[in-house]
Amino acid sequence: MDYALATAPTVIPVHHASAAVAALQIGIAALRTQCSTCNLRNLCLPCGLNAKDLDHVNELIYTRKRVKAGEALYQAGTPFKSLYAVRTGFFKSYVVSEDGRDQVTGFQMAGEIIGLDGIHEDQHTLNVVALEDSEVCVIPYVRLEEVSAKVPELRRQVHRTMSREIARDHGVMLLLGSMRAEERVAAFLLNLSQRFVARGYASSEFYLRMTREDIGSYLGLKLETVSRVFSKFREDGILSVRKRQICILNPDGLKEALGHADA
Amino acid sequence: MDYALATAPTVIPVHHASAAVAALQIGIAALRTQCSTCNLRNLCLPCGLNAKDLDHVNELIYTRKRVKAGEALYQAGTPFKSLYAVRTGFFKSYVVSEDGRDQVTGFQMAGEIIGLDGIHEDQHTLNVVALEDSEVCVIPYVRLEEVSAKVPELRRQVHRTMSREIARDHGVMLLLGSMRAEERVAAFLLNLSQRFVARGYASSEFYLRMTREDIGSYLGLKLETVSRVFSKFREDGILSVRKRQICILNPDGLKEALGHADA
DNA sequence: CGACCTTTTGAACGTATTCAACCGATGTGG
DNA sequence: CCACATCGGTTGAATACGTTCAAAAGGTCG
Repeated sequence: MDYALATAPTVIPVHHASAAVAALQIGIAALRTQCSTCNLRNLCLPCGLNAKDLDHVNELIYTRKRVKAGEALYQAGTPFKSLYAVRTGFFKSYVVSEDGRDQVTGFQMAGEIIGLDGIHEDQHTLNVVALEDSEVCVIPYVRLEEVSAKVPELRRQVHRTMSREIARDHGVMLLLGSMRAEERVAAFLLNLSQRFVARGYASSEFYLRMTREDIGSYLGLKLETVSRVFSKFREDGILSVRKRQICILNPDGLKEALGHADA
Repeated sequence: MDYALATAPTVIPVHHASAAVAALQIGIAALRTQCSTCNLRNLCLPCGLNAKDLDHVNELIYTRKRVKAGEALYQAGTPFKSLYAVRTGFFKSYVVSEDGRDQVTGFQMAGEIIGLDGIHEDQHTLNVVALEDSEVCVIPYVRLEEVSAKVPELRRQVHRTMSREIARDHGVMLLLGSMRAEERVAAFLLNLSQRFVARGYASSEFYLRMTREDIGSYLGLKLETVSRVFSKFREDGILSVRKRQICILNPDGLKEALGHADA
């Protein structure tokens, strides 16, 4: 894996509630970028907040950042300053072990929060790379601290976000620790499908942004094994696979493949 | 696995800073249970807080709870009310998949925080069982919310705790996703050793509280494989293994076994 | 068009699993 | 108190699953 040319991603100024002049300069388009009017608000950090609290969350977002496909959003070892909320695009995160092995720890899509790995040591422990041209909202951590000091519900929400990440990680451990190759791939596809549905896309047809190698790393398998499982599912009539274009022809079959080892 | 007879663990009242009368009733022993005088304070939630903030943390702890070996601290699906800080003893946490498979997600020892899995859905997603007679400090979550509202450093500390848990989980993913059996066992033992050292115990000699099956589940291996690796390390002069009594005879050898697959 | 990357597929191989037997310690009931 | 069941652990032999190595096809991009 050799992403991460790590040129500095583009920074875009964003409308701020208290910065009326800037708003006039940027115009209507910028207003759309506020959390209160963002169509991702029910998936993202502000999920579940009332209108008043939402205004406070607006104050969090100063800037957005474009990250081109293959570019790093951040790298392990760099100082932790901000969390990021994915607006558009697709990312992968991975750790690199001391002896140089990679492990993909997750794939992030619209509405998901990136950067929580950096809080505990004031520097990032993950590498995060865009798999397609992407855009994130930058949430400066000191700002988040300030605002959450006066907004209890935002505090809850941050906790929930971190707790959800922990629970997700436990799910991955279950997958890596106790599932066979076909089950892992089935779980992976069903998870992706669910997340696309939550974002208003079709449940059964989607485009994989990552390589077979990325999938394999995430699932603890070699890329050849991933490819073979895809082929097997195709032969079984469960999937249609054309390169990275996936169509789930038989969702129940896929769930069955996940269910029990000897299906 | 068939722990969790789940009788309600014993609840012990604890001295509270503002409850002087209770303090007199309980006496000196109870004073020791305050965070400010607890010998675990530098490993536990209050780690890094100054004296003033520490007083606030004292207010968090109303009660302690004894959990006997084999008993559950909590189970998946039960309502989330509190976090727990391990005072003494040893726990394992595990998820159970829909189709009934177990996956041990971690082992918790003195000073470590348990219960973060419950925040995001107001109910626990993990099962936590004591592997020996244990005692935890109960941290009511609503209390933590209140106190952290006025203590910024405590807020930071909670974030750090959760972030550290996330990073730990990534380490486990790396282990499960890319290491061979011997490496996994080596990593497991070195991790245990480190954590014992941090608590003032010997680095090279310790007693395993968990079965080979628990270790196997955690490491994504079968118990026979764990046993075989122990035997291999014994033959190589790296370990002395007598039942659950482990002695690391050659720490460098163990690190080497972790280092590269083809050692 | 050619170079490179991703993906697929086959065949041989190796690691961890499965199945089974056995040991020792612990605990129970006659 | 001893016989017997149970549980945790070790070890062996056969098996199965995923990996490794290799070749080739299809796509993309300069």
